[in-house]
Amino acid sequence: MANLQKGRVDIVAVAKAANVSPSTVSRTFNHPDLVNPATRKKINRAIQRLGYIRNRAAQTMHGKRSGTIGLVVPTINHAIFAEVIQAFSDSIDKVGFSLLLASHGYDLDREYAMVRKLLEHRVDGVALVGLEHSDATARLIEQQKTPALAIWNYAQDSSLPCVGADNRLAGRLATEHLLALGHRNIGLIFPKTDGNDRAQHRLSAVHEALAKMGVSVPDEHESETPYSVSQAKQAAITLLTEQSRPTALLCGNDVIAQGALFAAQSLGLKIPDDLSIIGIGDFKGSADVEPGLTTIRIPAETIGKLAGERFTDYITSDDPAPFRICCELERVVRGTTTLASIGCVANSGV
Amino acid sequence: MANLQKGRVDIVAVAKAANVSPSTVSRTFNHPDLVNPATRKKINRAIQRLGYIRNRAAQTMHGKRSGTIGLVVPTINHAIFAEVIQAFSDSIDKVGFSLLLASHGYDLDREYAMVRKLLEHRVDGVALVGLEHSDATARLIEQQKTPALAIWNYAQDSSLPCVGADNRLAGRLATEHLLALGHRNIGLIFPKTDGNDRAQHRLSAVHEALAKMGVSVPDEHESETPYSVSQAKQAAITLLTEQSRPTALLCGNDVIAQGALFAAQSLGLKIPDDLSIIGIGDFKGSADVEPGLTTIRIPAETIGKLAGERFTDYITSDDPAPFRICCELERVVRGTTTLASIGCVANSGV
DNA sequence: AATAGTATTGCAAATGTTTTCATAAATTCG
DNA sequence: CGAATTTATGAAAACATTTGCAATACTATT
Repeated sequence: MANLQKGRVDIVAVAKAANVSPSTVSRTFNHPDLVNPATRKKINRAIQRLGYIRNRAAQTMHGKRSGTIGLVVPTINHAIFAEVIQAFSDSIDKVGFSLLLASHGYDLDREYAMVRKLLEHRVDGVALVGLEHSDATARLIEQQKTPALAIWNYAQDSSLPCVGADNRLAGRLATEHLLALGHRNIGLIFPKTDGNDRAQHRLSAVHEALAKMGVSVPDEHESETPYSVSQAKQAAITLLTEQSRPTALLCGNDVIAQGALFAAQSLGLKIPDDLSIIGIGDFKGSADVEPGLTTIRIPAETIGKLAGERFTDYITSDDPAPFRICCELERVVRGTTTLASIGCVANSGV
Repeated sequence: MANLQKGRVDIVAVAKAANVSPSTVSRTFNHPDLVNPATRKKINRAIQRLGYIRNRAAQTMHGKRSGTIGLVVPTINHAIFAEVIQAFSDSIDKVGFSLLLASHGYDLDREYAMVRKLLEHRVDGVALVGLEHSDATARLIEQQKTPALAIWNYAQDSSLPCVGADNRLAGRLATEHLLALGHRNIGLIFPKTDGNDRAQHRLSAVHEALAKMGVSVPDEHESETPYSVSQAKQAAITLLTEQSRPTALLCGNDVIAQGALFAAQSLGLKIPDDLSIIGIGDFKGSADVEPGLTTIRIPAETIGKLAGERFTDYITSDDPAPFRICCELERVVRGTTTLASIGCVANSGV
């Protein structure tokens, strides 16, 4: 039955089998309305019979779109980006695009290499995480005139179109929540900020908000940790066993906050009575730990979905209009934060 | 300085700028040893100056490899696959391949569609998760003679080359651990098994191991839940508030086990004294929850890395030899399991 | 110095599509 | 019924590369 071709079966093989010209076969795919329904049927039968699969590479070469979109993320491995990647992938898939995915491990030079690689594949567009990129990357994108998009971050004056959230605001909201609860002795655990404008913006906003209230953070209450639950846990243990323990911990993201939570639990601290913890992100799982993690929610799924929709629109549009979309943050209060109690304050300094 | 071309800059533009023929430029990329070092230098300068970027689509069309590998996973979103994807991506990147990623949400028909889509892009190979796929998918791969690989699962008689672990063994090991600790009243929480041979194999092995010891699981101690911490938590709460509570919970994967852990904690149960919990997978984070999750470790990173290496070898080899690699499982005993105590047994049935 | 290699380069064909233009057939209209 | 459209198809050029073959220039050998 199945007519197994040893040699490649291409559009002309189909044409021959259906007794038409290659042009007609091509048209059946690209402008079906221009070909007689009867002929179309004949052709479709031939396609079926031969097991023909269109060759996007050949299309691409002809100047048509490649049907691929490149996405370059710092890391795939961790909760944060997995969710955006999924949403972005689903979103572009709906309109027929495929996802070329690359990661650079927070190294902007590798990011450049990855973008270049994607450009070799003639992606129809390339999406990057964040707004901070090397000059070389910016130049590359500019020069090739490839549509580009920044996701995850929002800035009203971004050079690229963007879909994301305001990380400064996130930092401020988290700080204000702790401040409003009466905390004045606050510890900070953040990831490294170079090449990571998300963390950078959050942290600087935290400092500003703190300063505005006249609160300062002693050095030993400020800790830097890589992006992993276990390493954050270690860092938190160190910080929490300092001379004077803070009454609250503000963490650069939810992964770190989870690490801090586990650290506190392993030290026998009661959360939130002995220590309040707030994260940023609201990743999958943050709602489910015990107690539930208070956090500033960044709507990863919405960002990914919206980014996919708007970007494919942009790419396929005749006269594309640049856009900037700011996704709403939301303060999600769960069980890890509470009022800075007298007892708690008394507890510090021991 | 930068010679911004408005029109596309292609290999002939470079050739012109370097005063050589296009063939020579092409050779500079593909067989550098065949071209005079001096000429090569001239050409490289021209490439730099014009900002030329190779067009893989055109290469592909010529019959060369496309330099892309397709990976189709059930979901990107969750901890399990994120880790393999990362390792696989890094691994193939090292030898110059790019990753086309697609997900199907545990729907084998969508899997077929995704594979087809990747084939249109003329991927040099396609990697699938698991060994169970629709006939259509198998036929497609067979017919197109595209190298294919199954990752995550291992079976000595798999039809595709595979790199993965033995899920039956994983199920058995988990069961035996609980049994060895004296547990006889065991609850099971697993994901749905259709279109998911990992879960299927694990669950059937669990039942076999249990039966061998004459242990049976009453219906109300067997629960099915989607793949999410929060839903697993719900399911676990339901199961744990049954008439007779089991002394141990065996979970189909670590995400479910985490949900179960949080459920138990929210019910005020002491882990592991009141209830032992074991998972399968050892995902990122499993080591860090409090107490640490006992689990059967599936080495996701090793699988991804190895799969990438072997598959690219296979693809680039002149006479590829099929292979099957079984990655070792490891029992990781942490804090969520302990001996079935008298007290614990007495506690049940209440 | 003549011959036989060897190293370097160019020419042209080939790859699988899409699309413009032209042609032929069928339909509509007055 | 003939002219004017409309519909359906085919021929051929174009897209950006790679590579087999041929040509040329250079080097080594006797």
